[in-house]
Amino acid sequence: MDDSIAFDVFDRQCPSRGTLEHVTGRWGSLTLGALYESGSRFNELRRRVDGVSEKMLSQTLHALERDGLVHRDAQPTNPPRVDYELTPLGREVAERLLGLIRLVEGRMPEVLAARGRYDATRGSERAGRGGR
Amino acid sequence: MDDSIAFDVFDRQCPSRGTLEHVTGRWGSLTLGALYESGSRFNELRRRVDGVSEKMLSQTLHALERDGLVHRDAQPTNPPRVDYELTPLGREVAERLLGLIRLVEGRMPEVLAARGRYDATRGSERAGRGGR
DNA sequence: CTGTATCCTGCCGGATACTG
DNA sequence: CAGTATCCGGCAGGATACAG
Repeated sequence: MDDSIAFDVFDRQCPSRGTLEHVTGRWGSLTLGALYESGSRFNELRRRVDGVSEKMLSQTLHALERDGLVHRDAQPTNPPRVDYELTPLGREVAERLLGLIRLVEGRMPEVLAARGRYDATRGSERAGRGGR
Repeated sequence: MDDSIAFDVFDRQCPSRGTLEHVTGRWGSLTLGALYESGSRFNELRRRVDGVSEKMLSQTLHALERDGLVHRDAQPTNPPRVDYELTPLGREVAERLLGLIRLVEGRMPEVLAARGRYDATRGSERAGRGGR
C-alpha cells in the first residue's frame, strides 16, 4: 500500500512546516546547536546562546520539547535544578544543523566578499536588511 | 599564523549570525530548497514555495543574492525573463538544508507522537505556538 | 512577466516584575 | 536557580496598487 506523499514542507498546510520553523528558527537552531555540545541548565544555555531573553529561551525549549527534540529533566530539589538534553531525534537534527552552521561560519569570508560586491554595485541601496 | 576564532554564530555580534538567519529563516530555507531542485523564475518559485508573498520572496531573494548564495540572471527581453539559480556556495548550503528538511519530513510521525504525549500531559496548555 | 512602493496589522520578542 | 505573567513597541510580512 501507499502511505506516501507523506509530509511536504513546501505545502503550507503541512505540519512539518511548523516543525522546520521551530528547528531553523532564530533561537531554535542556536539552542539545538548549544545543546548538542553539552546538556545544559537553563541559565547556562542562556549564556551560551548570546542575546536570547528568558522568555524566548523558555518558549523555544518548550516548543522543542513538545516536538520531541529536547528532553527536560527537572529535579525537585531546592534550589531547583533542571537539565535539558537532546533526545536521539534531537541529536540527529542538531547534527545537520551544526553541519550547516559550521559551513556558514567557514564560508563567511566569501559571503562578506559577495556583500561587498553587491553593495558596491547597488550604490549602497539596501536589499533585505543588512545583517543585523 | 592564526586567523582563528574567526566567526562564531553564538556571538550575537558576529555577522555569521545574520547570514544563518537568512539561510534558515522562514522563507530563506524554503527558497534555497526550491532552487536546489531546479533553477526557477520568479513566479515559478512563488508557486513552489507555497504561501510566500511577492514582497517576501523578493526580499528573500535579494538577501540571498547579496550573501552570494543565489545568482540572478536577468534577460532584458520583453516580456522580461529572470532566472534564479544557486551559486556553488548556495548549492552547498542548500544540500545541508535539504538534508535537514528530509530528515524532519521523514520523522514527522515521531514528532506528532511526541506532541500528542506532551499535550496529553499538559492538559492542552499551549507551549510555544502550536504548529502554524 | 518581474518586480517596487505604500499602507497597515499582528505578533515577535525585549524589559520588567513577580513566584516557587 | 528556574521559570511565568504582563505590558507594549517595532517590524515582519500580507494586501493592494502601480511600474517597466
